[in-house]
Amino acid sequence: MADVAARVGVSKMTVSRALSRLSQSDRTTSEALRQRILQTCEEMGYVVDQTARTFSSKRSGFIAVIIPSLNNSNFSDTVNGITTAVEGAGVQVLLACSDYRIENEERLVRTMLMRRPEGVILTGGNHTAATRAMLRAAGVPVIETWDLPKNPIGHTVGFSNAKASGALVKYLHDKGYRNIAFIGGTSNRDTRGADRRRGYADAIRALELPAGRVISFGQPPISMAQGGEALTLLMQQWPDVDAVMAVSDLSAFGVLAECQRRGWSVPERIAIAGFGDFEVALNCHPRLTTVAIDCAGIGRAAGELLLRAIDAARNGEQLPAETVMTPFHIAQREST
Amino acid sequence: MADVAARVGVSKMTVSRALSRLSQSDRTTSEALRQRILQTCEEMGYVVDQTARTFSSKRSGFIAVIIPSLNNSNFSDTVNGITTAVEGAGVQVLLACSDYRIENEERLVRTMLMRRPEGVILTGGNHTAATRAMLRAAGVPVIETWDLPKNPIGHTVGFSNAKASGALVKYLHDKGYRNIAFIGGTSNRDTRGADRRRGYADAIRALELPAGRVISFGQPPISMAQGGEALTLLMQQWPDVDAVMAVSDLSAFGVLAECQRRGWSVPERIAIAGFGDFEVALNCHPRLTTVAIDCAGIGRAAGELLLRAIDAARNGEQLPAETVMTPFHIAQREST
DNA sequence: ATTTGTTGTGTTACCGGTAACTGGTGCTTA
DNA sequence: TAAGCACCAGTTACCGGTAACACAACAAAT
Repeated sequence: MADVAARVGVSKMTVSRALSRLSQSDRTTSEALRQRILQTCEEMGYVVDQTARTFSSKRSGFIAVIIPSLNNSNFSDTVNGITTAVEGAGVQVLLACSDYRIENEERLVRTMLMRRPEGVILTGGNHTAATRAMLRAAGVPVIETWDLPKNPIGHTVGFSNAKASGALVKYLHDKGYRNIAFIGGTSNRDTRGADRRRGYADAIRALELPAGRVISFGQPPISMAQGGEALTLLMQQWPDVDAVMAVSDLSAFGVLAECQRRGWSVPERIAIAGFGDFEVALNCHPRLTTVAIDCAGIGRAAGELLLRAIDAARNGEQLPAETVMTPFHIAQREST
Repeated sequence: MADVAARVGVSKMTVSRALSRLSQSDRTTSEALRQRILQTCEEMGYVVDQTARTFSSKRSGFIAVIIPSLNNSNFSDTVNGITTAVEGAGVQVLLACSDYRIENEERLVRTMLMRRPEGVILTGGNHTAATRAMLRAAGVPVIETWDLPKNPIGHTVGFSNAKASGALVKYLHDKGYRNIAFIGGTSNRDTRGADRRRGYADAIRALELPAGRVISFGQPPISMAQGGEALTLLMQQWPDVDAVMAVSDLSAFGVLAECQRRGWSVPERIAIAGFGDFEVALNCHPRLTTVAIDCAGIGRAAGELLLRAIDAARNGEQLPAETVMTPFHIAQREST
């Protein structure tokens, strides 16, 4: 930068101002001079060193985003939403993935915080005590997504997985199904899955339908194969089941494929519903009824909220904790 | 750090050494003192500032990884492989996604380089001239994956998409299919897709099979829905087709679903093969024959190679360009 | 006994930007 | 005419670590 300054015949500071003129109300250089500086930078192949800039200005220009799994279109849609929302503001997204383990999340948050992110977006409301402590100590704006945690760390952008699941039960009930089963993971590692199971159980009880028809299998991420296996277990235990809802479209698709192997027609022999509105649910045959989530909308809302929080933080203020509820709806298709 | 040093009664430098004792042959502190320093850091809630460390030491401790799409299990498997390979070495992965556009890739490389990554991993061998120039100017080790570019920037970890595609044609030919069609994207934005189409065409010519049965549709990423539409177009133009291979499992699955809608049995009425061995190919009914790629293996090989290159770079050396060929095989299933 | 080497620690000088302040210009306003 | 203000550019002092070197203490080699 000093070289550029010398070549243009101004001070380093002037070059710095010409290059960093973002949305600041700071004094800026004259436009003519600025163009001359930009051109000289181009000629000399100079690009600012973001590290030095971060070091000096205390603004890292990035936010940390932690999702449970890369290979899940719901979460990647959310990440795309976040990216869309923040890229105009010159903020970069630094993505990491916890594999559905809060201990991994803790490790990731620790390494992220060493790089001084301006904000953090987490998935869900289930975190280790250490994670919470670190985030609080760092004083960084935090948003939890995809859930409505009871004790939010900071802001929240999400929906009630339990309510969405309950809505699906009511839909199936309205359709005339009475023996409705639920397929999901065993663990409480995936708290969203657990919430969906809880919402299912509550709705079954409220509607006074036969209860207890729940098959639990392995650890998240729940796979297609597990869905198929779960159907087998389910029919052994409760042969009267006339509708299955799964914790996600992937396992619902596994159920569908198993039905096809058995030569069962869907929804006549058994109805199937999923959760998440994945691509496969819309393109298999018959198409799967599912709970459609506005994944990208969650991301955009989180991104925009975080930008406001960051802006407040830069001005030494703190945005009061906000909660953004995102919509969901039942996508009715041929499988029910 | 100065506070910690004062509390322990040593100099800042000693604390720095105690905390950064990586694999250096640098002088280290005595073990007893080191423990005392670590404990004091813990007590005081001190964590090193990675930005300052980067700024001073010229080692950012991260690598940039650019993939075309987040929402693609092949690429996320590769990312997981990279992460597995490098996390032991204290190197973080900074992930970004180009949406299959080399102009986006250029922008991403530019912002990444501002943060001084120690290495860069790209997908494919198709890049803008500016991207190549920047990477060369930065003097950072580069690995291109998922392809075998003609003019590699640095190292390469991948396989021949054309050969893999050709192997699939031969497999279908051995199975007795003669009118083999190919479904893929139009654009050359996805060079791997184009390579697969080329491999198909070459193999068809070599086997003297009826040529030209190619349906091209929209831009990548190719979707399931497009596969279904492509089948309709295909049957209009070439009703004699007895086998379809698709540029990816997702579009192959779209073809399968369309067959199910038409009540066509697979593979009797028409055989279907995909590419990539996605989860859906193994779990649909009938299961899809596909080209299985060692996605995670690509990632691990790239990560390990990059670590060696980074190590060399830190010692002022430069690793001669290497090419790692990764395996693939035809996963034979019921759809063919 | 002197030289040489090894080990652990301290000193100094940066790394490359930006915040905060200073100061000079030209224009407006009392 | 002088004060007040907006505008633009320069000066200075850091930000929080680490590289490079210096140096003291002690052990091993000559």
